[in-house]
Amino acid sequence: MHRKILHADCDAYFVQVARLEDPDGAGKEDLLLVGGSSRQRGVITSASYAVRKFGVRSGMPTAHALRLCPQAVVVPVARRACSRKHKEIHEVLGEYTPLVEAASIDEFYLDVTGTEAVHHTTDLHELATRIREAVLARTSISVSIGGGTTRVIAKLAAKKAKPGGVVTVNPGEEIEFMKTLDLAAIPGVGPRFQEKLRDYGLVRVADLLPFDVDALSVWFGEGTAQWLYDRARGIDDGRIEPHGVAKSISRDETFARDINDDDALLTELMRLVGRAASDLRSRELRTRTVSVKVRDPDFTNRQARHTVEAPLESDRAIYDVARELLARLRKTRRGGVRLLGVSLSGFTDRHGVEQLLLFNGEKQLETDRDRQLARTVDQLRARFGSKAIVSGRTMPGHG
DNA sequence: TCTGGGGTCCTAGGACCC
DNA sequence: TCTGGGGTCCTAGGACCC
Repeated sequence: MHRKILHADCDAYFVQVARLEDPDGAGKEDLLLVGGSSRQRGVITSASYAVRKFGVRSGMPTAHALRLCPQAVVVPVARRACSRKHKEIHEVLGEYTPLVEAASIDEFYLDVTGTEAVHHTTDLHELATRIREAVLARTSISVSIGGGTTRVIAKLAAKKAKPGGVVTVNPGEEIEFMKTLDLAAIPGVGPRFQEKLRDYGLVRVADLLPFDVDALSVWFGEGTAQWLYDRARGIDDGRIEPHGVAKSISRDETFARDINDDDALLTELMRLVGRAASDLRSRELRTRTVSVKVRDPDFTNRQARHTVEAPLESDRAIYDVARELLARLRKTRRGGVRLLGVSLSGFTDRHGVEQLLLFNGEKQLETDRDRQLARTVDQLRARFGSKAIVSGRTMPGHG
C-alpha cells in the first residue's frame, strides 16, 4: 500500500504575516519586502509576488533588491508573530492527522495514509483542497499544498502549486512528474552539486534517468549515486516525524560595522550566550558542546568548539567556555569581525540522572548556584519582561 | 551602501579503546 | 622490528535548506 504524503508550504510567509500584523501599513503595500535594512547589511527574507517580478529573491542583499525595485517598502521580520502563526497553522493541520511534521517555520509535512474513512474521501487532491481552505479560513494564511506517495514528490508538487494552489501526483505517475523538472529542483541539489552534474551534461531530470546506479557511482560515489537515482524517480522513504527534538541551538549576529575591539566583542559574545542559553533552559536541556563562530571581513568563516564532561545550562559557565574559544579564534587571526555566533549542541535532558562520579577529570565548571541564578533570572524575565534584568557584569573581559 | 539567521547533515582526520 | 582493523568520540569545515 502506498503512502499519502502532503506538503503544505506557506506562500511568501513573512510577507503575509507582515500584512496581517499591520493591515494599514504593510498590508496596503503591493511592493513589499521583508528583511534586514540595507544599512545593517541585511538581506531579503521574503518578497511579495509583485516584487518578485522585478527579479528580487529571498536571500538577496536588501541593497541589491532595492536597486532592482526602488519603489519597494522594506519592513523587518515579525518574529513573534511568525512563530505564533506557525503554531496556529500547525494546530489546524493536526486536526487532519496526528502525523504532522514542521519542517521549518513555514513548511509542514503530513502523512494522511489511512485517514480515508475519517475524512470520507479517497481523493488526495480533494483532501488537500479542504485542508488549504481550512488553514486560510482559520489563520488567514494562504498555503500551497502538494501531494504524492513520498516526501520529495509532495514537496516538489507544492512548489508547482504555488501560489495558493493544490497539486497532487497519482501513484505510478512519479517519473512522468519528475521528468518535467530540472535536477536543481530536487531538495539537496544545491549550487555546488549542480555544477558537478553539469560537468557530465546532466541538467534535467530526464538527462539522468538513462543511467543506472553503477554508472552514477563512478561519477558521484556510491551513496550519492543511490540517493540521486532515487530522488530523480521520486523515491524517498523518509518518514514523517512529528516530534523533532532540536540538535543545536544557535544565536549569531552580523554587525552593521565590523568589530575589532576585544572588549566590545566580549560584550556581544555575552549577549549571544545569554540568548542561546535562555532558549536552552526554556527547553529544559543542558549542553555539552559549545561552539563559537566568527566571520572575517573577507567572508571566511572560522569556528572553534569545545566539549565538556558535565553538561551546562548557566550563562556564566557557557560564557566562560565561549570566551576561551573566541580567544583562540582571535589568536589565529586578528582584525575585524563581521559576524559573531554561539552554538550549543550535545544536549542532555535536565532531568536526566546526574553522573557526577564520572566527571573527575575536569574541574567543576558549573555549580548549583550558577544554575539557580540563571533560572531565577529566567523567571523574573518571564514575569516582568526580557529587559527587566540585564547582566550585572559590565566588564566582560574581567569577570 | 554585497552577501541574514536559524537549522540539518556529511566528511575526514586524530585520539583512544578493544 | 613491525605495524591489523573496527568502533566511537571529538574537532573543523562545508553543502544545503528556508
